[in-house]
Amino acid sequence: MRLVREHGLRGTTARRLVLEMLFATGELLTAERIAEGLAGRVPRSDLGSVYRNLETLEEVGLVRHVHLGHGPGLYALSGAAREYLVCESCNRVLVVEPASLDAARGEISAATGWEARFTHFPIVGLCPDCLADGHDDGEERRAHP
Amino acid sequence: MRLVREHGLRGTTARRLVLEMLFATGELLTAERIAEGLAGRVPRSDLGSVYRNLETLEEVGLVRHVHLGHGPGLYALSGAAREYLVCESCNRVLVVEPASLDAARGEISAATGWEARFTHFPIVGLCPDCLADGHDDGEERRAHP
DNA sequence: TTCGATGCAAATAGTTTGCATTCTA
DNA sequence: TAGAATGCAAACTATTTGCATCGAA
Repeated sequence: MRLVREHGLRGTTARRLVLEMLFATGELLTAERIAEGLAGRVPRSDLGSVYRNLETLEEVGLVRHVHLGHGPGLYALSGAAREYLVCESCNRVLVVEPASLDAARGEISAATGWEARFTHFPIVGLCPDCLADGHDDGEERRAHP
Repeated sequence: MRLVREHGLRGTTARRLVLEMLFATGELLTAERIAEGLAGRVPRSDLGSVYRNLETLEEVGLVRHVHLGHGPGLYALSGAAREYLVCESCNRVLVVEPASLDAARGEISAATGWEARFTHFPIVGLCPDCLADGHDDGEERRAHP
């Protein structure tokens, strides 16, 4: 809460509980799950307010979110940076330290001049299991005859 | 239309016009823009039917789509495979040949065992201009002190 | 003439917003 | 007690779906 106030924000119950849930769970929660967790503890849980709080907390740098494929955004405390890979076939998620993708980042930069970040949008592709099983999602490989 | 019929689909006016628009434009149209383009040419344009047609045409491999960040999906004829990069700061899009990212793909594979594909979801990061301008979107770099 | 395709409208998921009320600093 | 935050409902964007009708094979 100090942290929150230091950023000029008010330390409200709802706000505190959002942060507590993120802290307790450790990683990647949907706004909806957070709102559910708030039910009963605050006067009433409100998904709209949860979104507002997540946005505000993200603006001041306490929270971040990722989009893993379709579906709702996933929120976490913005502690250590992480990068993500999602399997197009089985939707498995791999969480890695940014440093482990630095070589790849270097190659992307060498090829295009762009600096890739897989913190907000992941690398999408096939995990080792689906690769081995030939678990193509039946849509992507066709273009590469 | 032969192509369409060869896949067991009926060659309807709406279907033909969807393909014609994609062909005429060459790249990346939203379903909505396609529906607009159909207005007046078919009895009436219907966004729902456009989505149904795009889905059907994608199933048989004539069409593909990409998600570039937020916003609507973007459709194209599934000609030559392409991969995409999107700038988080200015939303610029870079379209590249898959081969040019093979070295990066190799590094990702070496680091994680996953095979990355940037055909359906792009690489998200910063373009050279925004990198140079320090045009951070004010949200991503903070986590990496 | 049959079954796939269409148009229309309503439903859905995820997220945002307007507004009156409540609560923190 | 001023202004930020909340709860509620309604709006919004992107997409899907149900259903009666239409049209291609």
